[in-house]
Order: sequence, then C-alpha cells, then structure tokens
Amino acid sequence: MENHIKVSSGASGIFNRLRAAIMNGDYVFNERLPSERDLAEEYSVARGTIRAALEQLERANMVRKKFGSGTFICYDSRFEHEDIAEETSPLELIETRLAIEPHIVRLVVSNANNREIRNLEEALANVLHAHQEPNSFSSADEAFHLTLASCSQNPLLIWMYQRINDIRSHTQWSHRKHNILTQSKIDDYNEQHSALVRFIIRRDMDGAVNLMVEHLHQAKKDLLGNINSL
Amino acid sequence: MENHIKVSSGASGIFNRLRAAIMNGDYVFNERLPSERDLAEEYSVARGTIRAALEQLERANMVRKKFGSGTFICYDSRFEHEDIAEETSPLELIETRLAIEPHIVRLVVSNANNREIRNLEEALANVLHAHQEPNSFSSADEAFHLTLASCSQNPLLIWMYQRINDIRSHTQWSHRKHNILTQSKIDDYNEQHSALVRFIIRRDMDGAVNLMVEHLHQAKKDLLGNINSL
DNA sequence: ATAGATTAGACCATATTGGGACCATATTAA
DNA sequence: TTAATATGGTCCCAATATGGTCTAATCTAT
Repeated sequence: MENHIKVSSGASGIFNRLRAAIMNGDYVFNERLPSERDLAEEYSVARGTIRAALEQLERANMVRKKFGSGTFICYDSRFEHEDIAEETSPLELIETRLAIEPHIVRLVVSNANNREIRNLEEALANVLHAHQEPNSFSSADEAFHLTLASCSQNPLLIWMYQRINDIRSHTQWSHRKHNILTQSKIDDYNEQHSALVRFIIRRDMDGAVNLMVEHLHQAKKDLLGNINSL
Repeated sequence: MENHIKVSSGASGIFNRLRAAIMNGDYVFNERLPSERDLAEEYSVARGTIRAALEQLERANMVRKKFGSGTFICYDSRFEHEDIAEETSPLELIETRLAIEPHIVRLVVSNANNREIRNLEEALANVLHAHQEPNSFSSADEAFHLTLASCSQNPLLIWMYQRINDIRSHTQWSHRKHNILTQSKIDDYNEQHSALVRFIIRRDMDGAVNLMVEHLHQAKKDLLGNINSL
C-alpha cells in the first residue's frame, strides 16, 4: 500500500528477515535468539507467526529449539565460503584427496570397462611422457587423476574431483611445485602411476587401493617436508 | 499478434515480468508471493489477469499455489546453473558419501576437541529427538552429518559435504523418503548415530570408521531394496 | 459484428493470524 | 534443596487473509 519497500508478509516474511539477520551476523553461532514472545513484540506479529517462522528456520537447519531453554543459532557463518580455493591449504587438499581417491580406485577396479581402461592408459602415457618439466607433469598428473575419477562413472565424484583440480591448479602454492617436484620425485610418482594402472587392469582391489593411499601419503610427506624446510 | 514490439502485455506480459523477478532472485525459494489482490494492484491489472499469469508460472513449475494460504516460489536459483544435482542418482550420492565420510570420521577421531565433541553431542541429541517424523529426522540427520564434517576442521571437506547436503535436500527423490524411513529404520540409524559418537569420544578409530562404513552400507542396501520393490 | 481477453465485483472454502490461556521443562535465585 | 521465573509446546476461538469460482460488463483485435 503506502509502503513501497518490498517486505513479504506473514510467517514467510518473518522467516526471510530472521534468516537475513542470521546470515548478516546479527546473531552468531550458538547464540540464543530473543524469546518467541519478545520476537512477536519486536516484529508486531502474533507469537504463532513467530513460531511458524522459527519452524521454517529449524527446517533449514539454521536454528534449533530447546524446550524450556530457548532457540539457538546453529548456522555457522564461518562455513560460508566465498572462494573455497582461497581458503584451502595444500595440506587440507591432500587430506581431502586422501578421503575420496582411494574410494574412487575401489569403484574403478570394480566397474571400469575396456574403453575406460584405454582412457586411463592414455592418460598414464601422457603423464609418463611429461616427466621432464614440473609444470607439464603437474598438468598431466591432474588430468590422470581426473581420468581415474571419470572411470568411476559417478557424476558427483567426477564433479567433486573437478573442484579438487580447480583448487590444485590455483596459483596459491604453484610456486612451491618447483621445490617439491624434483626429477626423482616425478619419477617416483610416475612409478606409482604405472603400478596403479597395472593393479587396476589386474583387478587387484587391495593392491590398487593401498597404492593410492601410499601415493597420497607420500605426496603429503613431501609437502610437509617442503613446508618445514622453508 | 497485438503488438510486434512490446510482447509484454496482458497475462503473458505479467507472466514474463514475474518470471524475470523470480529468476532475478527478487523472490527466493519457498517465499510467498504477494496475494493475487495485491499483485493486481501492483501491476494495475485485474485479479483474473494475475491469476492467468500465475497459472502459467505454475505450469512452468516456478510457483505452487496453496488454497487459503498463498502462492509460493518453488524455483531454486541455487540449482539454476548446477545440473550436478539433477544428474546425481540417490545411489551415486550414497557412493560419494561412502567415499568421504569414513575419512571424515578418521579426521574427527584424530583432531576433535572438547568443544566440537559438545557440538556433535548436541547434533546427536537433535537427531535422536527427531525420530518421530521422517522429514524432521531427515533434516536432523543432514545436520548431524554436517556437524561431523565440520569437526574435521577441513574447510574443503566441509564445503564438499555442504554440496552433498544440497543434493540430499533436493526434491528430486524426497518422495521416496517415506518409503524408506520407516520407524524401525529410523531407530536403527539412530542407534548407529549414538554408537558412532561413543566411538569418537573413546577415540576408537577403527570402531568409528567401521561403524560409519556399516551405516552407509545399510543406507545403500535400504535404498536398493526400495528401488527394487517399486 | 464476433470471439476472445480483460475488468470488476461477489461469494465460498480453507489457511493463517491474533490473542490469550495453560502445561512441561530448564534455568536461576533464594 | 526449593521456589520463582523464563521459555518453548499445545490448545482454543474469533478475525482476517488468501486462493477458487462464478457472473456480467467492457474492451480489443480480427
């Protein structure tokens, strides 16, 4: 009517305003909201309307209610990432790869067909061929592991590994690559790449999984050694 | 037809303007639109014209009407450019969780401090308390597993689990929940949740990891059984 | 002139809201 | 420990808001 500012009415409007306040940081993690009666007075609506809005917030996992105690924020603005690549350290990246790549290997050993095996062999040939120069090796290594993920035939896992590669290729620590990727390290990694493909072709589940774990553990150790040596 | 330059007149014009507003984010997911009478006044048009436009929006699956309540947005801009949620099957989602959650448990057993243990216990209390109703259990279950991920203190893993929860809460297969989440299943899952937290508090790495694997394998089995029974 | 679209208004069925009361639980003060 | 207070959970009823439906008049393009 007279007010031209767009404010949704009813419980849905209260929900939006409270959600905005929470995401804006007006209320922080684990803080208690004003009581339902106080909120009703503050927003000039009935308590039932406030309760309906709080139930929406609860369904959105932004608050939780405690009988007899109050309503508490369980939305952590610290997890609101603007750019995940900026906030991820090399160690955390390796740790995440350690979570998903061994399982990818399991799926590949179980499910890969001949066509995918050929793709994997081609990616292996590329990464073996790129052993001369850290940058080209790093690029071929990313492609090899992504090909491995593709062989899982799981679009969500593939998508997640694409995000991992996005972060891997981020410039944040690319300058460290030259400290880590010495010629002997590249040769070590490539021996593991070759062995991994052999295990997969033989459908040796335990061998392949253990090798991937070892591969990533070595990358982690190399990274830590490099950090400590700085 | 009527005018070759201005295609936005009449009901289809209102439809276009409302659709643009929704896709522009002026109205967000689950928000209630102004009432038909208010929209009629806002656009200086009769209520019947607004109703015709809203019927087009409903056919386009952008809004849904609720008798006596209002017209609500059911267009989620979060998935506007994210086809990953659309092309991920429930089975592939479980498979991905099977990849990352056991490792999350490893990190939590290794690194969780007392404050995080308390958060986990609260999330456990919530999911135990929400055992009555499939929807609230499902929501509390998502929050519990996300809390677990947050205890890993790895922003990338947390971010990835948030993406998993985005897909879990996607409406694609939410109607199956009621077929799967029987009372006894919920109780089974919650016993595993309780046992998992106990293992974590005791810092029993193998127990916790094996339980998580078992937990997800059961969810996978339940899902497969449900699909086969359809 | 005709057919379709739009307008304007009235009424119905349902859902939400307002406002209050009381209960069950948790926290705090004595 | 006990009593008082604060808080969320539940129920009630009347008032209001909302979408659903219908009718008749008016406008518009062909």
